[in-house]
Amino acid sequence: MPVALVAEACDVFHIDPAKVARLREALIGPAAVDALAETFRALGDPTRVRVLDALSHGELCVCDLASLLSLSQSATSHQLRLLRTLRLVRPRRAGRMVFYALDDRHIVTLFRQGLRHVEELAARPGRRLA
Amino acid sequence: MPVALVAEACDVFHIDPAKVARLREALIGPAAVDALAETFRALGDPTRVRVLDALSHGELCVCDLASLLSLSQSATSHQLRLLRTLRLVRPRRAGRMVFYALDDRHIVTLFRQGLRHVEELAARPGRRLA
DNA sequence: TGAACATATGAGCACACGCTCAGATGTTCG
DNA sequence: CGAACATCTGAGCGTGTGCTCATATGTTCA
Repeated sequence: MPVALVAEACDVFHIDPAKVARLREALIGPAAVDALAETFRALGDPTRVRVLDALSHGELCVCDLASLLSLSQSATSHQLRLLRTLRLVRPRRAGRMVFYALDDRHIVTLFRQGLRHVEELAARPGRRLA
Repeated sequence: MPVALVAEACDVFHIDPAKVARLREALIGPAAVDALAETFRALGDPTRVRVLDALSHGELCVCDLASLLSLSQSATSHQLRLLRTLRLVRPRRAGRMVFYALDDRHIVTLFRQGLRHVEELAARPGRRLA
């Protein structure tokens, strides 16, 4: 987590204080900012992207998910815990196994939108896909 | 960056090898996974969320942005460089100043979708917003 | 040209993160 | 109950990240 306590920042509002003041009103509140960043950070890891992508096709037990992604069972479980805490996935017990499914319809939409973005980036000149 | 070289993962496909094999075909490719994670990681930091939120209202010079967000000029510049590298923002020189603007219409959409998600989470029982 | 200003950049530090390893928890079945 | 199995969890390690501080680059203007 950033410190972000720096009081003086720049010397003072030099350029356009009016615009800055006006904007300050329009900005997203701190709680929403943190929640938003928390959610995006959850999507900001290749392993979790793959987990969520896999689950977007339907629920999976931990072990199938682990073997599908060539991940250790432990690593898979750790990631699932994180996603579970953020309410992105939801567990369902069935005997000794636990099946995980996406817990939010928005996630798939977010994914698709993100894909559209990276595809467009790849199509633009000056930068490669990976 | 994760290591992710673990070959054996789980003992072997125990539960549903057929489903796993079928799914393996349907998954997003490695390049797209990385690009997607890279993009989401950029959005996964409160400071960058605030930067992008501010810029979503129109272009801003570095110093106004810094004072608006109570960030040091250096920290602001560092974050802008990261966002610039990912093609999320675009600089425009005007004399000694540099104005930054969003470089991708998808970002705002992504933001709104993300907000919808966290708002719904906040509305659901069992978890607070921040 | 040189001072003043706006921004960019490199080094370094404290902390966050994703993995592995070892072991705990919970469930089924003899 | 106890062995076997599926999953969960805590500790620890290497690496990534966001900040500050100092300094470099680039632009304007006297």
